[in-house]
Amino acid sequence: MTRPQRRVGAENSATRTLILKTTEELILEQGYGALSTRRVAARAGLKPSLVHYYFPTTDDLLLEVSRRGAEDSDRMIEEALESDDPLGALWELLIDTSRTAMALEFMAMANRRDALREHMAEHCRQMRERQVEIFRTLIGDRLEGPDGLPPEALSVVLAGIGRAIIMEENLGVDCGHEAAKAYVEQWLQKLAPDQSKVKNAEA
Amino acid sequence: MTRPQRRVGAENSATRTLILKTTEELILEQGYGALSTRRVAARAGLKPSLVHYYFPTTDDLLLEVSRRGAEDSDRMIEEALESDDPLGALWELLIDTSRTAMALEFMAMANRRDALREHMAEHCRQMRERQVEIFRTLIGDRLEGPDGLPPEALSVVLAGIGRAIIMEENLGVDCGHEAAKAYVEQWLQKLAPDQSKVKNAEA
Amino acid sequence: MTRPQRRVGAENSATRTLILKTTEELILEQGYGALSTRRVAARAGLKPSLVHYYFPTTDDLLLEVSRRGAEDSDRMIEEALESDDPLGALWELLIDTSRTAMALEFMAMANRRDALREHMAEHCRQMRERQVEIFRTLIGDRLEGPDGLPPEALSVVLAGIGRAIIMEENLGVDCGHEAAKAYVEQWLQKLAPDQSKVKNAEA
Amino acid sequence: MTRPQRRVGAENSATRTLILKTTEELILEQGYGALSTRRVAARAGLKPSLVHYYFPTTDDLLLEVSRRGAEDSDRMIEEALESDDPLGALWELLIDTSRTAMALEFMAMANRRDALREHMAEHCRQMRERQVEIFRTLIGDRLEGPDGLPPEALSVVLAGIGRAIIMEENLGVDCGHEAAKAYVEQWLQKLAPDQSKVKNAEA
DNA sequence: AATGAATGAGATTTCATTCAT
DNA sequence: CATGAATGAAATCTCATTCAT
Repeated sequence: MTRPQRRVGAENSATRTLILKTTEELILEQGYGALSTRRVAARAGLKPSLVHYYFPTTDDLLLEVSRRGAEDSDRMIEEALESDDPLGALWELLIDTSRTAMALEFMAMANRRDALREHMAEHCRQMRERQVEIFRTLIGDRLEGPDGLPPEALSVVLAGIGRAIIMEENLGVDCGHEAAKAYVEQWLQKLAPDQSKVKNAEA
Repeated sequence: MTRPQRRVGAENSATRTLILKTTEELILEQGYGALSTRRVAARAGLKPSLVHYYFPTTDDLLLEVSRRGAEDSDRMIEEALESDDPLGALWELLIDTSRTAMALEFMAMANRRDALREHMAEHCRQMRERQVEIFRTLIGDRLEGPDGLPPEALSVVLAGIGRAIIMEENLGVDCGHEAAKAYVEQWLQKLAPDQSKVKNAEA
Repeated sequence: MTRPQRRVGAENSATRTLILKTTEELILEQGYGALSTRRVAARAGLKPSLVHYYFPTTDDLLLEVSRRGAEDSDRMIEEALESDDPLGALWELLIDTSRTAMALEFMAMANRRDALREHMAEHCRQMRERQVEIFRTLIGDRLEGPDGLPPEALSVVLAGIGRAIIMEENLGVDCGHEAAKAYVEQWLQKLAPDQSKVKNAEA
Repeated sequence: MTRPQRRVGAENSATRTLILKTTEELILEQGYGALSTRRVAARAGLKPSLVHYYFPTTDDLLLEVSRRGAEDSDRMIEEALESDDPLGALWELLIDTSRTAMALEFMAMANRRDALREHMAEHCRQMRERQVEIFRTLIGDRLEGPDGLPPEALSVVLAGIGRAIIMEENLGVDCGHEAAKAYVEQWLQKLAPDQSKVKNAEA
């Protein structure tokens, strides 16, 4: 909930928003290795100094992009819960190309950027907790049992499969992806049969 | 199988090997964002020009590191097959911290480096094919069936879970990891009961 | 006596005074190389533009700090004359760490700032003149003679010794400082025996 | 005695020497505030990157200039001892405009540069020690006594007066300088009458 | 009286790469 | 084999200053 202290410029400044948007695009299209304040400026049609006016350091910029991404992510999860097929909607989020690709880039960046790593770790923990709650509610005790998959492990498994697919897509590899997705989807339906029946009935 | 055309210096030169080793260390310890030929040189106690003598461009260097990594990986997979518990040994490879972390760094690099991406994609496809063979041999038709997990999907799933765990470890997050690992291991034992019985008998 | 033409803002504005005080602190603590209007603003908790509102250019700011320092210095000299031991009190001023350190920083700055140099030179000359008057009054003809030290030379000598001690203190060197101070003090007492007797009698 | 570890380029490279010489000139002519690697390059007719090739950081450059200055200074002191009037020759060194001005600039720089400060402090201490030896030899016990000026204090006093004169010259002030110099010179002759007689006889 | 926005200049440093020896 | 020299490009960041409000 803490707002960035080093923020310069109004929260809603068009320029500020443009810089954040451009940064996201650049990272998504060319990878984080292509990111530089100069390039952000060039692409946004701004002077490099203006980028530094709004975000004194590159860390400030990335942290803010990360924060916004985290907020978006949180919001989308809650929206998914409103749908007829919450589990399916959550899974959709996990294999959403652009968002997951962005998350992967940030993982790589976190290696060298302490502030970023800390923020991402914190958000990762919060998200896992929230997902555990969600899985408990939606799936209940069907997960538990001697051979069961505890909800936090389910969260790890789904995130992992989603990310693998996105990463390999980036490479241009797709072998096994459709089959893996199909398996997961079928599995999720078995885990929460009631909701899926509702959805099917409507369709 | 194509050998690098631009390679200079004897294949087995100690200096050449030192450069490759140092590059790996640097990437592993500080992430690919910290990689530069200058830093490699400094860390190895060499002059920057010498690095370029062996590897004219950074791409040449990275490609060679990637090649060696791929060869190591292939070899380790074949070694795993020799063990009492091939499936378990394969899984161990997939959650081996340093190797998987390295693979993730290379995934990020591949974004901007065409030659690297091509090589990695090719190796990724080959590895999947080989794993499919392996799974067919070890698990056979227990995977197939109406709700079954085809071997190429199993490959995707296992790789994904392994990578997710390593990535989160990098962030300092470990919630759900043990449970996910335990689940996978138990699952693998169920898929290939015979080999695991052999192993259990020995233990 | 000339007032600054470019001054903006009320002479006694609290903000204005804060800026001047902060500038002094910054120079004293970190040396003039660390001075910038941005840093002054940051340290004072003000916006950079506000500093420029009061002092359009950095020269304006420094000139005003210099002026105030000169006024302080003049006042302190006159106060010293009121004491029982005027010569001793003057000497105390010359080895006062913070004031002399500041003067040294301004000497360095004057190199590149014409307006500042002119102001400092003028004040330096005035101060010398005043000290000559003072020494004539306090010491009289005891200074003159074939081997004598004319009062303007005494002023140079005392200032020099004081500054040397302060400069070396800044470096962390103190060898010879106490002995030099002791010698000067003893010397001053010999030059003006009457006033020192008065002081001793009181003690 | 320790040689710089980070030195790049041959000790006697013409380019290296040119950079050092240009740096000295720039500092002397415009003060340390005017120093930047860019400006050094421009004035020397070199590309900025070449300056950084020889001196990776500005600190490296300044440290080397400081080291050379210290060596020069040491050498000149020993040369002064060879003259007919060693004390006079030492005093000449202390009021040598360009060398003392440079020393003053470095004092100001030392404020913000730890490595530089440490080096200068060390050299300052060594120089004081050496001067103490010299004064003991040349002046002997004429300095001691109840009201005496110990040799280390003499060193402080002479250095201080010399510096004050140089600093004020920089400002364009000269009042009292000739008188102060004359007084010091006369005083030194009294302290070491024998050597000065020799000199006078020769003249 | 104060401030947000903007900018051009410049500083320091890093980098991959080339080339002559 | 190896290296010293050199370079152009880029990155990050700081700065003083201006201007409109």
